[in-house]
Amino acid sequence: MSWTDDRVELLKKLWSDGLSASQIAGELGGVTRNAVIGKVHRLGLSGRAKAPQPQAQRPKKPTTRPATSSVRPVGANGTIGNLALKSETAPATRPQTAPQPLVYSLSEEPLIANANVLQITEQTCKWPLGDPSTEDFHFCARRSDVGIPYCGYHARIAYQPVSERRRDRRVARM
DNA sequence: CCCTGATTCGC
DNA sequence: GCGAATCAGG
Repeated sequence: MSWTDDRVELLKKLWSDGLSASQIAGELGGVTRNAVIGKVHRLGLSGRAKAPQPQAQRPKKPTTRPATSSVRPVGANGTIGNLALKSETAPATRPQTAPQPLVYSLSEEPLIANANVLQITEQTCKWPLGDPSTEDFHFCARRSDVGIPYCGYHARIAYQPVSERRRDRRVARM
């Protein structure tokens, strides 16, 4: 495939639009990203305005994870959104040992069956359950202490050290 | 490893 | 001029 005027024009447009060389190559077809970059340089438009899209995020491979609730709403450093939890089991530094037993109360039954987002309160476990894309989605809603987002059971999962969370995946890869 | 653009150099 | 191979960086 050769660099016809049309293709060069398209290249110029896409490049100035901030598309990556590989994206442009895919758009044009018949050329590699190397060819695109080479052409860009020969055309002398190597420097370009800031890309609107910092980086094209390639579609994530649907990683096969442990089937049970891969939702892990708590960050590895023990944060949820902007909230930093004041739990000793979620220190700022990554815990090297298993978390100490949590003192949260734990009731067997949810305070609210199939609690939706409008029904959760300071005292209900906010661990998400079910498929978020369906009406099956709800929250655990067992009792949790004020200021603690989860019941004892889910807090234990949420604060599980990253090293333990990843062990399975790592082993599987080897 | 995945990606990015930059550079080189044989064609 | 072209672009694969390679490089350095994220």
